Amino acid sequence: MTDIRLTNTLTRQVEVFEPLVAGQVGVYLCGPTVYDLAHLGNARSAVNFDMLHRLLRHDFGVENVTFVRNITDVDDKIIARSIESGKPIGELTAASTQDYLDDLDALSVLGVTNMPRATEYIAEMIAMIEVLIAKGHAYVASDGNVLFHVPSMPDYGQLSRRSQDDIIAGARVEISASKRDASDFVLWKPKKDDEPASAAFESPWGLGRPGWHIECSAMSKSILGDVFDIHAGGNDLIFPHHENEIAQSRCANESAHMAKTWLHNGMLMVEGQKMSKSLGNFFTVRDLLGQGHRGETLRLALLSGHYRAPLDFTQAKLTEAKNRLDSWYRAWNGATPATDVPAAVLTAVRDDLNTPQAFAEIDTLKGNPAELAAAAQFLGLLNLSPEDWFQGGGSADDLTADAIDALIVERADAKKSKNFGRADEIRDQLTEAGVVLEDSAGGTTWRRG
RNA sequence: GGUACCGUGGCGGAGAGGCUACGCACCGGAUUGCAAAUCCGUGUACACCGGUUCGAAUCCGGUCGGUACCUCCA
Repeated sequence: MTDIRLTNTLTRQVEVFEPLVAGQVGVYLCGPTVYDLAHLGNARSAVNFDMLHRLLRHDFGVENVTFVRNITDVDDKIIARSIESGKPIGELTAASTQDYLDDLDALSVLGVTNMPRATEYIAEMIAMIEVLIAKGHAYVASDGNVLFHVPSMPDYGQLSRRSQDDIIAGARVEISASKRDASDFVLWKPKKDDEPASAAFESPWGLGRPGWHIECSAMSKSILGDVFDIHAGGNDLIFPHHENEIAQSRCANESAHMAKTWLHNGMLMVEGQKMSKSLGNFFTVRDLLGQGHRGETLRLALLSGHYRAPLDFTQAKLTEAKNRLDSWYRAWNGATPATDVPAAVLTAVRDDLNTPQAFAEIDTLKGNPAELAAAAQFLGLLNLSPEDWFQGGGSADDLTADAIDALIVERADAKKSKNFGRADEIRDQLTEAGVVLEDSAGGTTWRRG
C-alpha cells in the first residue's frame, strides 16, 4: 500500500505518516465557535479534513480511527450574541451547533467519532490549569485572570517559528499591567458583573470561564491522550491558538509533543481577500444552498484546490464544479460501484490529500462507470441517484416533474405529426423554465439546467 | 519590521531536472428536424534576471508581485 504523506507544519516537511500506536489513529480537528451560521471558510476546513478522515478510515479501518472535532460553546462572542439577541446561551449554542451539523451533512462531511463541547470539560480544564500553576508555568494575576507564563517554556514558538521578541514586537499584543510578560495568555478569566451567570463556572479562582486555548488542550488530552497523531485546523490558528495549546499541553503533561503531525488548511478568499467573520465578507453555507447550489457542488468546489493553498471562491468555480459533476453523473448513470477505490485516486489522496489530482484521475474513468463511482464516492461525491441529481432540486415555483412530462408527451405528438414549430415552442418554454430536453433513440429525457 | 506560503496556457489547476496532466471556456467537424448529450480535432504555458547542467517550468541566487499570520478568526 502506498504510504500516506502529509505536510507537517511543525517541521515544514512532507512526512510519511506513521501512527504512534500501529494501526490506530487519533485526530483532533478544531471545530467552530457556535454563535452564528457557518461561513464557507469554516466549511472548507471541515471538508478538507473530511478527506483525511475518509482516507484514514479506508486505510486503517473505521473502528481504528478516532476523529475528534470539538464545539466551542463558551466564548466572548457567544455571550455578546446572547445579550444582543436575548436568546439564552444554551439555546443559542444548541441551535448553532445543529445548524453547523446540518450544513456539514449537506456537504457530505462524515460524522465524527467524538464531538466534545467545551462546557462539558470544565473540570478537566481546571485540573490542567492547576497542574500548570503547580509546575510554575501559570499564575493568578492581580486582576483575577489566570495566565500562562510564556517565558517559563524555553522552546515556545516552534510551530509558528516565532521568537518571543518577534511576538512582543507585534502590533496587537495586549499589554496589561497584570501580566508578568507581554506574551502571557489567559487560561481562566473571572466573570464580569454584566456577564450572564450561565456563562460562568465555579473554579478555585472564583466564578469565571476558560480561555480559548485551554479547551482544546483539555479535550484532546481527555479523549486522545497526552500525545496524539494529528492535530488539524485553519492556518490562521497556527498562532496564537495552536502555539498556545502546545505550550499548555506540553508543560502540563511534560511531553515532547502535543500532536506529532500538525496540518493546516489555507484560507478561503473572496475577491483576493480572506473570507472571515471579522471582515464581514463572508457567505454562509446556507446562503449558497439557498441559491440553489447543491452540497456536492460546494464540496467539489472546496476540494478543487490543494488544501494548503489559498482558495479563491468565485461563481466560475461553482459553475465548473457543477459541470464536472454533471459529466460524472452522466458517465456513471447509476452503475453499481466497484468494490475497490481505484489505485490512482487513492495514491493521489494519500499524497498530502491531493484532491485536484484525484479529480483528474476520475475524469479519466468516464468509460468505466463502476470505478468512477467508487472513486467519486470515496471522495464524498456522487451520493445521489443520477435521476435526483439531474431532476431533483427544483424550487417551489419551478415546473413539477408531472408538468414537464406532460409537455414532453405533447411535444412527441407534435414531432410525430411533423409540427416542428409546436415542438420548438415547447422546447423554448422548457428552456425558459430551466429545463433541458435530451432526445435519444430511447425517448426524451430532461434535466434541470 | 518579523514568520510563512505562493506566482503554470483565456480561466481553474496538478506536476516537479529530459516523456509537457486534467477540467472549464472558445473554435472547427461528426451526429441531430432543431437542440442537448456524446465523439473527433485544435492550445507547447510555467513572473523577471542571472547561475548550475548535455538539458531548468522544476535546482541555486537575486528581483518584482500577491496572500496570510504577528494574541477575535477555520
